[in-house]
Amino acid sequence: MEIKVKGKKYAFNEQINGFVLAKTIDAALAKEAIGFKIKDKIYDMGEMILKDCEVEFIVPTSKEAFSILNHSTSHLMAESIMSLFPNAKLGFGPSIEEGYYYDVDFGDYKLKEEDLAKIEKEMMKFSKNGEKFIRKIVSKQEALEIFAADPYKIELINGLDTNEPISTYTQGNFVDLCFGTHVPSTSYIKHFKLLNLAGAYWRGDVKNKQLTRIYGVSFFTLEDLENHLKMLEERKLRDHKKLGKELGLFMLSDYGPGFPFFLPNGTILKNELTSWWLKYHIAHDYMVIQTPIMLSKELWITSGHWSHYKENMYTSKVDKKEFAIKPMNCPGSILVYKNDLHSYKDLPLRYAELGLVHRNEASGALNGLFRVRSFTQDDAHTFIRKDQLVSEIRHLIKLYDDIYSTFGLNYHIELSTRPENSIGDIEVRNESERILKEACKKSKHDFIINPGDGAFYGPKLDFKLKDSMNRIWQCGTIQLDMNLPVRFDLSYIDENGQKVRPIMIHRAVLGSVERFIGIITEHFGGAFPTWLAPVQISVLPVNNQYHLDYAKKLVKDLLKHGFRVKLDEANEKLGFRLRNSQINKIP
RNA sequence: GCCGUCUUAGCUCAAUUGGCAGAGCAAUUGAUUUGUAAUCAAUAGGUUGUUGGUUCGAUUCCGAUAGACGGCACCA
Repeated sequence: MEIKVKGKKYAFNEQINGFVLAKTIDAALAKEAIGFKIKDKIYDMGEMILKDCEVEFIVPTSKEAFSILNHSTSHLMAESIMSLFPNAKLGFGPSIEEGYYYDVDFGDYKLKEEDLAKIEKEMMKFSKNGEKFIRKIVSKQEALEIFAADPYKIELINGLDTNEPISTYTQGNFVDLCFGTHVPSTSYIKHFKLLNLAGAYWRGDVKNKQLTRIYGVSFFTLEDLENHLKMLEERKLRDHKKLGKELGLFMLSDYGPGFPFFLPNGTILKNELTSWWLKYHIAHDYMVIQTPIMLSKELWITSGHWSHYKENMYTSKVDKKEFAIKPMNCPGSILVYKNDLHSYKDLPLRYAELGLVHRNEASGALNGLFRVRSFTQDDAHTFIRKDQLVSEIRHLIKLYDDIYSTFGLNYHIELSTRPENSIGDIEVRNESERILKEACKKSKHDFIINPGDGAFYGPKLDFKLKDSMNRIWQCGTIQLDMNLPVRFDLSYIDENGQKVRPIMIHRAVLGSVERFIGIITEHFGGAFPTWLAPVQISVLPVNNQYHLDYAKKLVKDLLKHGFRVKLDEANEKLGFRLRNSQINKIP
């Protein structure tokens, strides 16, 4: 048998496993390697190599190493939990982007924050024991017997395809149902930390029991772990909720949970942002409109919101008739479109609106400015002819690039394609999906496809930005709509004098102005670019007795030139006032 | 909405086993007139989120409730 590693060939008379191969090459490699790869498939070091192939070893610096280590750490944690809480039942325990978690049912026991330290200690113990991770393929019947005590594992086993081999991993006295792969032994797991507790529904379904999820993270070196923990601390310092308070941007009150108040500084920021947005859109052939906050129930019945979105709408009575506060701006825009007769020559018609919408979000979903119950969408609704689809999408992608690059934001795009229950012209839909896909490919940004995840009324592109905690938030969106034009019987007159249905595009770039402010607050760490900074210049007279008059004149001049200036005439030393300006992040 | 944690002065935080609620910053007043990242001092500031209970006595223990935070679910 001939095995190729890093371009070199090694010959063997019999089948060998990863350990033997690594040892043949280099003793240090055998100690360091945690797995190997053949044609993108990852194996444990103990796996046999069956035939001629090319092997790549996975070492701590390999990109796959982190998730293998963290997955193994979740097993180590599960072992420790079962040792401390023998009655616990285990759910899922995967590795994730920033570590791993394990979902556990502790029965009647309520796991406390302090218990995490106990579990960590137990993990250390098992780590020192250096228990080998042993993979074993079992039959379904065997698996059901091994995990008889754990209803969650039983449910998983019963759900597995009978043709697929069922693999288990054993370390010490602990055995878990798992596809793998794992590090060779628990002694590889030394530098880890249990981070937090959370509740999570079994299999992500509200109808199921909620298990206790424990998040943790694991590294190959103490230094990496410490750096990661330090980074987590630094992220918290950039949290827009903290900066928003410190810089006087916004506040939240118990009198209106989820309804943010913009403070003087935040209002300047918001106004600067939106007036820039308006200028940009006017320059790009958008007509700016404003539609009412509240409209009658009939409109929402026609739009379909009443049946699909009622739970999230705030309602009230006007003249004994039921009204709803708008959760979206589209019906308003549509009424504007319908207010006139349109010629095919007039299209595309682009209506832009900074629309204040209200949605009754679940209380547990609220989060600073990221998830609120009242927010401003930087919305636009464009009505086009079929033949204008390509150029309109191109126009939009360019616009998104322009706007995001102004802030230097990183993002990725997600394309959601046609679901089963889609409506409208399939050809138009396929064509538009193709156009969207092409546009995504051309853009310099990462994009992924969510097959079948589009709305029933049309495909959509979502623009996702990351916050300082690495959480992903949807900001921009482009949605093609083949539904509302039908529901509202929209039309334009074509060159033959016939009524033709236009295609409608919903789009928002910032998404929610509030969320976007949250994102850029964290992105800039509160130190906004000068054009957005609430206070741009602070004037500090060295000595009030001699310099105050001149400072006042300077402030007046700067104000005249349109700068946002503050005079700091506090009776304090220069150093104190400089420090104040720095803390307030005045450019 | 669900699981968990938290809520003390405007802000950031203390307060042994239940025994007079405390500090720094900010504020106010006074002194200092300052040349590059916190000048000194004094004063004021509180029904400990709200509410019910246990107790001679509750910031502390128990219950209810509101809100925030970390997740989950949700985000047609």
